[in-house]
Amino acid sequence: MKTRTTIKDVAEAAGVGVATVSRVLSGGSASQPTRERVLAVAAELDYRPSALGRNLRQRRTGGIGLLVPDITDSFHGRVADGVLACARAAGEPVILGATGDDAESEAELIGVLLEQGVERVIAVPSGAPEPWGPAIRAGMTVVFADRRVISRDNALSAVPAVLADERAGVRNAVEYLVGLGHRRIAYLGGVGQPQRAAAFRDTLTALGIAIDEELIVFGRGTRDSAYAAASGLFQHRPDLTGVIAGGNVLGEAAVLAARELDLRVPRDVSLIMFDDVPWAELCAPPLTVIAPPAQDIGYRAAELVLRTAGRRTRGVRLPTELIIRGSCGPRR
Amino acid sequence: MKTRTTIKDVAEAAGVGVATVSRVLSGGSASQPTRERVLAVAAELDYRPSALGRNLRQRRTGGIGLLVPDITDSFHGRVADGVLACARAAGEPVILGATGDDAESEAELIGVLLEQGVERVIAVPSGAPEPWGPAIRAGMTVVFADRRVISRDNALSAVPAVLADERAGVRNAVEYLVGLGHRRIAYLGGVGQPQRAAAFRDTLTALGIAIDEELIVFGRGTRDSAYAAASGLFQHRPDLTGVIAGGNVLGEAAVLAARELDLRVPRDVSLIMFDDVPWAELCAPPLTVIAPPAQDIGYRAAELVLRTAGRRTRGVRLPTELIIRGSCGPRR
DNA sequence: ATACATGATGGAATCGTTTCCATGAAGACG
DNA sequence: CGTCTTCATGGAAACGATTCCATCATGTAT
Repeated sequence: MKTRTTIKDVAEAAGVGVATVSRVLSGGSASQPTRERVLAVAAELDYRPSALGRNLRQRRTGGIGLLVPDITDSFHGRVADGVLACARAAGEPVILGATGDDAESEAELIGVLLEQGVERVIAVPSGAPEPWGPAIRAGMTVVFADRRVISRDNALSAVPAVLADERAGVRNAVEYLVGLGHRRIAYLGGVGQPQRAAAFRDTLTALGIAIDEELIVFGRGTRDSAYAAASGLFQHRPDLTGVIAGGNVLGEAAVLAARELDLRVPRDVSLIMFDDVPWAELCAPPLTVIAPPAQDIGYRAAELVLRTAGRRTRGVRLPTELIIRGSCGPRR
Repeated sequence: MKTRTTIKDVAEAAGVGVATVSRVLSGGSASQPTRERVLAVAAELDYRPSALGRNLRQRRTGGIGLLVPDITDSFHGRVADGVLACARAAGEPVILGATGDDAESEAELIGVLLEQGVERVIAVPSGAPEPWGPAIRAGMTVVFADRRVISRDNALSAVPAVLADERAGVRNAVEYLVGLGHRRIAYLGGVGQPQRAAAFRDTLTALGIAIDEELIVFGRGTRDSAYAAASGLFQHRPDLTGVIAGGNVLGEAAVLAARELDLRVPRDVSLIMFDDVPWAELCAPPLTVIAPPAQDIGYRAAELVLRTAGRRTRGVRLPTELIIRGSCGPRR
């Protein structure tokens, strides 16, 4: 394996010093003839500056770290896609890690990023504040996506977040169901998204409907746990007529559990899912969903992390869309 | 932002030379008392060796590059997940790029990896050989996943690949349909997976069924193109009784197109999809699928790229599984 | 007691880039 | 014509690790 061409080779071939080559290539000042000659030689030798040398000198790696709970999940896949799109435009590499929504894995992955000298991170955080201490202390630029970390630590609260407007999304969905006549509406949520459950409660209260705590249940992220929660809900409270699932895994569980228990959608129960996924349209009936702008969230987060080099920035809240398909009907 | 602690700090604090610290930390020889003291001091100062310095000195970056066509696609998401699992165990960062199945983007992303000094790459290649020239020349260790690149270039053909046994998978599916009495079976394929179409043809021939070229159609990756192909197929040849879709996007298109045209599955048409995705079970009826071991493919590819440092290795072919659900019935 | 092998140790070179600083040339102005 | 400013330029330091090599101490064999 032959050694790659370095800046020194270019300098020699062009008959100038390495400093001049560096300046020409990074847009510093240089005379027109020199600039042309250096560029010609660089092209001729197919020279690519090594990020290794640059990184060491500048004590940082250009890249962007991206931490998501599960890259297999459609929502996180779309977020990642948005990040990639933006990073690509900026020519920055993206280092991906999957935390499994586990604080310990998250901390470990942050450690890896720190070691690599990555100083810009986008994360869909697991929720625990502890892993982020080292990142903040090391001066990383962090942007949260889709979720934020709740903590008394000021530094952590100052981390900007790009979020979906969950409150409005959930409110719209609840209002829609209530408008159809439903009163016994359940919320099937996941841990790590307390905002959505809170919005659910608030909206019911605002509409003058008493909150029935039995109708608010949570799954623990895995498919099995989601299914158990959904199935338990339907069996325990056959009187409910509407369900809002707080994420695509929970929505999937609700569809399966309903089918298993021979509940017809939307005749027996109306169903709304938070998150629009390709299969929502394939379901029978097609699922009415609260669609968060997943890819936009990723893209905006990347913009934010690239632009806000050091200075503080406020987060962003992006609107969701209620997409009405066929899984909701009037109260039976 | 305070400067991070370097090996020099540790050396001073421990009263030894930097060389000794390096040796202790990377398992070289050192006396017991020195080793203990250095480790104690390193832990005390919370020292993490910077990958930047190491990479430069060793002229390579530890990480693994991962190039997939579309991280949003469930299959590629699962492949990525497998790679992440293995890389994580090895403590290696993963640099992700989405090529969009476009040779030019692929080449550009390979360029970024080269610049970063990444010398191990796992890719679900777009199919074009050109982008891989520079990678091979630079001495990168490449492993292909799920697909391979067909080329007269020996170096490229020598790249190991971790593949699903598509031939056996498609064969089983065709045999299953034929066993149910079907004779006019269509194949709905994507570009970039000629193996599957070939296996389809071969199996029909082996079973003594004439190949009807009109029943073999291709979509171009996007959802729209897949839908157009599926819809055209159903409209043009209403006499077909079975369809094999060569990927999850194509399967989705087939389900939608069939529904749009009021074709009942499986009464009017039997449907098998290559790739098992969460929604396959949610469909009405649940989809019978050829399930490739997506995550295993990623994991094995990562193992391969990590272990085969330089020397040649043969690829791996992993079995698929025909999962029979409810989308196939006897010929009408 | 001398010569030699062994093993621990630290100094210094090295990787490829950016950037500071000194130098020198050339133009501007009195 | 002399001085001052401006600009292009190249040498060298710096970044943080690894690793070669010389040194030194210790133990062993003759």
